[in-house]
Amino acid sequence: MTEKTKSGSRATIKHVAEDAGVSVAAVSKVLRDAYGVSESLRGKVRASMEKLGYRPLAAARGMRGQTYTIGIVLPDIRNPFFADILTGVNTALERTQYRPLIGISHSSVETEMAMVESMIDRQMDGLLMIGSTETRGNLELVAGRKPLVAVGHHDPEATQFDTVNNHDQLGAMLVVKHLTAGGYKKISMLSLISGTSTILAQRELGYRRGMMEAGLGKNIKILHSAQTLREVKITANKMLSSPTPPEAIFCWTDLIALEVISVAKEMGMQVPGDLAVVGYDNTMFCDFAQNNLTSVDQSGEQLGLQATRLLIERIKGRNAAEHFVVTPRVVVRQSSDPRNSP
Amino acid sequence: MTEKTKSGSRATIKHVAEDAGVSVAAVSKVLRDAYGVSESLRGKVRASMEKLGYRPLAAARGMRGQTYTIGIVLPDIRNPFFADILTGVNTALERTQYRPLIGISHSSVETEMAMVESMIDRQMDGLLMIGSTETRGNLELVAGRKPLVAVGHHDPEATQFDTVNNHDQLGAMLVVKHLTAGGYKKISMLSLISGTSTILAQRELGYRRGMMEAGLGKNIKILHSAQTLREVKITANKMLSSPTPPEAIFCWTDLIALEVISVAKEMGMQVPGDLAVVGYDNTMFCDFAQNNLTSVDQSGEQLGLQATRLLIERIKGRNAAEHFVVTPRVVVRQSSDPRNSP
DNA sequence: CTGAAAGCGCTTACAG
DNA sequence: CTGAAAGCGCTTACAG
Repeated sequence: MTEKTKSGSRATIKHVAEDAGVSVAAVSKVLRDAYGVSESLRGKVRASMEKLGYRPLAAARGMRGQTYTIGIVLPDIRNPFFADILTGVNTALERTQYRPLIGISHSSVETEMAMVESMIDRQMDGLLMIGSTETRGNLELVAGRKPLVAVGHHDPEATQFDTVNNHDQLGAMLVVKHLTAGGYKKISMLSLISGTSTILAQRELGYRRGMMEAGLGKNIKILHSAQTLREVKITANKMLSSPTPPEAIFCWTDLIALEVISVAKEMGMQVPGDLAVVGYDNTMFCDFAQNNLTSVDQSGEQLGLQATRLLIERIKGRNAAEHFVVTPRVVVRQSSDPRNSP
Repeated sequence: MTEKTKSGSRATIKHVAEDAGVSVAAVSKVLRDAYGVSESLRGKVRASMEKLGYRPLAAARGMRGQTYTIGIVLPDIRNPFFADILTGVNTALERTQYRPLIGISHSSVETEMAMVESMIDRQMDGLLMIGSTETRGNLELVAGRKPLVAVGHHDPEATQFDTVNNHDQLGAMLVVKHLTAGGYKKISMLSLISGTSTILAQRELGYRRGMMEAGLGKNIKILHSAQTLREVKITANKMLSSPTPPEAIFCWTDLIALEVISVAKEMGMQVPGDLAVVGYDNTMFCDFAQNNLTSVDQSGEQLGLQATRLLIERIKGRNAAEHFVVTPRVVVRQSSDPRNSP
């Protein structure tokens, strides 16, 4: 608004340098809080920056150094669980120069790796991949180019990137334990079609182990459905109208559990009277009285917070891999009320 | 992987030029599909790009030209309606070089304008602001610096930016018409605390007009609540436990309507037996049997698609403002079933 | 149609 | 502690 009119619009580091009567190198140092600048110089520069309304151009910074941008790859914006993770990310980013930018990978435009490429093209300083279904090989390829933290992806042996998870196997076991304690025996699991999700693999394993340990090995039954509303409906319908329907269904995520409740109601069934339903993630919808959904809390906010901290550490140079795991707990609500068990 | 090993990692335009035996200027032209390059040169360059696995660095392109990135400012990731809009955005972006990057503005890190600044720093070619509550003055400030399209923000007189909306006033009137046709008379509205949302202003106006036209002016009652689950609960509770409770509540968005249903159920009320509830946006949750929520469909996908088209036109040079409006329609479900009306 | 050169706004060694 | 100069990977007039 003032002397930056020279170039027409935006104040640059050069304008600041002129205004403060110092070199551009000096301004750059103040900008990065680099060492080796006197207090008086720093003061002059800061004053000029303020006066000119100067803001560094991330793209230009990125040409030599950092852009102070972290890319978050989300598989699906509809699953409310991701909002919890993002809350944690934002908390971790407060008071830092870093800003998060989100890309949705399961959209029609981009696959997960295409989204990653696109983010690397845009000079992200680091990447947070959420619920990735990529192979270790692909993730290592990514990690070789940018600091990477995977949230919701199990690979405790990975050396090139960090992982942040809840203990999914345990979570699933706790669900089975909760249900059997309530008298349920015919417990099925509704999972997702995916050959590569380590999250699902762990939850399925936990379910199997839980059933075995309860002496219900013969009742193990896992159905797989695609992500879409339509597919889930069809699968749930198939389960519930089979000659030997389950007494309880454990769903891999809350959103699916809500759909199962819906299908059950449409079929005239009572939840939990005729069918118990349990979800995973303990998202805000579980609390609504019309759902009242028992679920597994994995502290999405904690996961997001830790992952972001780890990512910034990596950006700043850490190389040794870290693998963070939180302990999940079952939050019991009416949808699996034992008083109504068969 | 091949000869780009020179610089250590990423192939640049220079490597491509060397490999193809042409100038960097020529490569740049091929990249931008600019005119004035022979077919043979184009062929050679494309072959080299492929061979070297070349990808242009968006940040570097942005220093002189475009970054082919559009920034989407979302106020809230929890509202499922935004997913519908994003679906439309993705459809519009297919087969283009542009990629969408999303920022959440109502997070703790950024306000809406701060998010916009941050996106401008990161050289977005254009901005899509969704459900903005900024003043026209602020939006014009933004539009003066980057092409801007506002979705879910009414300002039909704006000349500096485009708007894309459904006819919110009409939508609200249709809701009142639907409810009164079902015999409901004591119809309240649950809105959001916001002095600046034009969307809310229009919906509230439509509600008022609808009530007046139905001769129910004396029953007009609008309550305002903050966005949080907690606040909505408190407000809904207040409404329902008043000495003269409403027979029907029209909520400004589905998410709030779901919370109202929850509160009603917790109070032992039947929906729609004791209370009719209507939402807005017709998101996927309306269809679930446990909600069965009547809502207003404003074709989020269409809005996203149109907005993105308009934005790309603006990026390519259009200056005259366009204001796109779709007609909403009420999708009737059980939550406002007239058979149960009082 | 093709290319050499300047420049976008920063950071990074390197001198002083 | 401070600054001059080179350079990051592109695009943009401008010559040829």
